[in-house]
Amino acid sequence: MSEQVRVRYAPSPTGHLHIGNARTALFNYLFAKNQGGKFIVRIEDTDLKRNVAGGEENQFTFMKWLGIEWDESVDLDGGFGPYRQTERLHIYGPLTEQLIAEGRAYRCYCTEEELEKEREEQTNRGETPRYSGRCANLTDEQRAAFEAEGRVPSVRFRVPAGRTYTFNDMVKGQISFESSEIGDFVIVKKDGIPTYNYAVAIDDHYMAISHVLRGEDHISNTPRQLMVYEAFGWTPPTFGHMTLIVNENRKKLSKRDESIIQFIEQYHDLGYLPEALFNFITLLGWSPEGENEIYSREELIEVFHADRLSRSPAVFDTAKLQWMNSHYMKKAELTRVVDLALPHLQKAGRLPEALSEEQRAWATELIALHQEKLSYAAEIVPLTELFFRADLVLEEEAATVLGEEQVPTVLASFRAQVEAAAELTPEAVGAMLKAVQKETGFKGKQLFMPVRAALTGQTHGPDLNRTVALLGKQQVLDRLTARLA
RNA sequence: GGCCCGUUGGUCAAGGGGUUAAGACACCUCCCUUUCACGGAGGUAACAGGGGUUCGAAUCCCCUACGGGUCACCA
Repeated sequence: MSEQVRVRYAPSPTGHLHIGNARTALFNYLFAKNQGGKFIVRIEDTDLKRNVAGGEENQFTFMKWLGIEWDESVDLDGGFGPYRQTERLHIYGPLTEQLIAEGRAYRCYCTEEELEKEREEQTNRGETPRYSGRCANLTDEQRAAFEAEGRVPSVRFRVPAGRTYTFNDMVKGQISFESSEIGDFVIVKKDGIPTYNYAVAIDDHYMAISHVLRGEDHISNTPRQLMVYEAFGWTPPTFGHMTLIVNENRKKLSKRDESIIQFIEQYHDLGYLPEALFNFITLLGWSPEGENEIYSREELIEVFHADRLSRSPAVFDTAKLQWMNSHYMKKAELTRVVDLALPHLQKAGRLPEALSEEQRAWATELIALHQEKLSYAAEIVPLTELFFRADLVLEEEAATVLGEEQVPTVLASFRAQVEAAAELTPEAVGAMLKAVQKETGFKGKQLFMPVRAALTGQTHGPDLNRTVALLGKQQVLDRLTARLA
């Protein structure tokens, strides 16, 4: 009988849901669901100074939007709460006293300045900065003296000497660290709040976490956590360290990096589809078995196996994301695409906030015409610019086309057709172009390109009949006339 | 710098002793379309380098190079 799989995503509410964190959450979620286990979200808010208002809420909001569902968290008690570390302080305290009593930890009275100085000296000597252990063996008198001075202690973990800490990583294989490389580390800060490496081990233990899947930037934290497990006599979970997502320069995505859109919220705002993002992120550092790359959430849960996690970092490929989102866009219901795209046109001032029945129908047609061209909803604005401005921007290729000798003949004939028409529908435009062909003898590119270029200023674009119909009779006549003048 | 991890086309990646070294994105060509796009069919393009081990190495071992991560009273 194997233990139940329980995994967690443990963000600190210091910012909004980031693409890298989202991936960690996603993989934990997929792993849990694939294994029939539980996915827990725990808030690691022990850095009071860095907690950001709205950070926690943003995490939940956009996890939900992406389609990641949790089984236990601050809003859903599964009997392992509380799920915020600052609400678990009563758990850490007695454990710390126990460690101190056993001599596995000690109070450290060093000030920040003293430690800073120590580090600087070590660095200058070319050594790895590491706590010297100055307070490791204080006498009662020394301690009393510091206390009398009013110094507030932190608590440090006494790292065992001469030990090798080894763990079998789910993705990297066996990894070892020598305890001699690690200085005594702080487990409780001066403010009485535990540090990450300490709290994470305690919480994972009490929350019965079976597997810890996280970014590989945590590899070097693992031996410290192993020491904590050992000190308490607990069995550590299975660790798995996923590769990082890197930018085009192969550097860890930093939050200030402008080259890549980093926050899930931004993708939401640009009109990306959550299922596309979900699908795409999953393929960053993990690969399915077959050749298919398009998977629904349910399918991913089905096929997700942690042994296919990759060992080398993945560059975030925006072009592929756009392709994938566009793939999902094409398949999406038109009403959904309209709901996504329309607000962008309104925000850009192209359409009023309050739409008449007629305007809404026209906008729907406009969006439908561009649906297959849309990588994400916000693109509707630049894509449809030509429908909203009287002055045409003529692209170079279009200008070349308009220089061809048959152009005046074709355009004049087409203008006559349009003038005679009551209203422009795609079908009517099609018929007119046929008539123009009959009358002038020009067909194919020679026929369509001048019309397209004169009306849109471009040589590429969506279906011409529908484009012309959407432009409307007056606009079409104006543009043809301007061209022929 | 110490310690850890990594290195297959431009990018994501499969493959883990014998393969014509998959597939996807991007790019190019062609087909479809009386234009454009969508779609379809092809194409260009890769095992970081050097030593081993082996009949045989992209796959195993060692070294080098390069890249990354981490060295906080941040998480």
